Amino acid sequence: MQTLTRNQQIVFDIINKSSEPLKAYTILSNVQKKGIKAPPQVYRALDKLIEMGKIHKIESKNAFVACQNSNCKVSKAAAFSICESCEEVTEIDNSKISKYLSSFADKIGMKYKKYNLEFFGLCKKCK
Amino acid sequence: MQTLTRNQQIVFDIINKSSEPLKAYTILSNVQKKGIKAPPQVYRALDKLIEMGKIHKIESKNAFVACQNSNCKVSKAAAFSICESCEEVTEIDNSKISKYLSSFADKIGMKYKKYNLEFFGLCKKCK
DNA sequence: TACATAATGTTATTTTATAACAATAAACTT
DNA sequence: AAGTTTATTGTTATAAAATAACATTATGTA
Repeated sequence: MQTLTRNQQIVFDIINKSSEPLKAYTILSNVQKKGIKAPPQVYRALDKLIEMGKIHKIESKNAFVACQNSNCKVSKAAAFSICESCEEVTEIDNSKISKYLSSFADKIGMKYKKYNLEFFGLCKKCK
Repeated sequence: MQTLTRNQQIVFDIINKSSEPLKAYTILSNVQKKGIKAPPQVYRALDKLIEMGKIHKIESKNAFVACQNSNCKVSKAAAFSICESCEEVTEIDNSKISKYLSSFADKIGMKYKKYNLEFFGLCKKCK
């Protein structure tokens, strides 16, 4: 278990506390009181946290969430459901999807590394 | 089968001819000789083409590819394998994945609309 | 034709992300 | 502990991606 540097910890904490995906510049404005002043400081922390599997990027939203799934520490693979009405983003337990996709990778002759799945629709509440 | 407007056709043609995903500003610089001068013209065409299912956006690359899969006209769902070495992007036949994911949606109580899957690794040639 | 709707053209701006380089801090080596 | 290397941080400036806002032109249709 890797320990986080000062900036990484600050950025991780704010993402981890949030109930929704946060954008890089939202993070920036929330950590300026803690001494992080410029975008590169945030983006560098984000990059490292992604590498470690502590957070994921929701590509379709340019936003970041804490990993909800201990598997991701290893697999760096993530799947999200995104509600088009209330914008709720939930990380899906990816063990089955992972299994399915790695067998799929075998079949097409690809060496599997990771994947990102974003799944749009209406959540239980909104539908 | 919807017919394309002038700008939509110009933008679609250049994406369709390309062997790799194209970025919006690359498209722009390639269509300036055809009279498309500003980003909004390109982005508007891209938006419509995506709506129609004629192209897809590769979110992790901010780039656009023509749909290789006639299903997408309907489903607006797409899956791509992306080689981290040669950068080759291939659209995966998504009928099985689609089926799998819509049953998954049922299980978690979500109304399925579409998904985007990006699948990273090393392709046949590079591995 | 007259009206409504969709598509286009244009300028400016916002949002997202990185390049480049200087300064510190942490880890490693002898 | 002193010196060396490596990683992290701080800072300024800029690049890259996307959209807002509004004027204009084209297209469909009653």
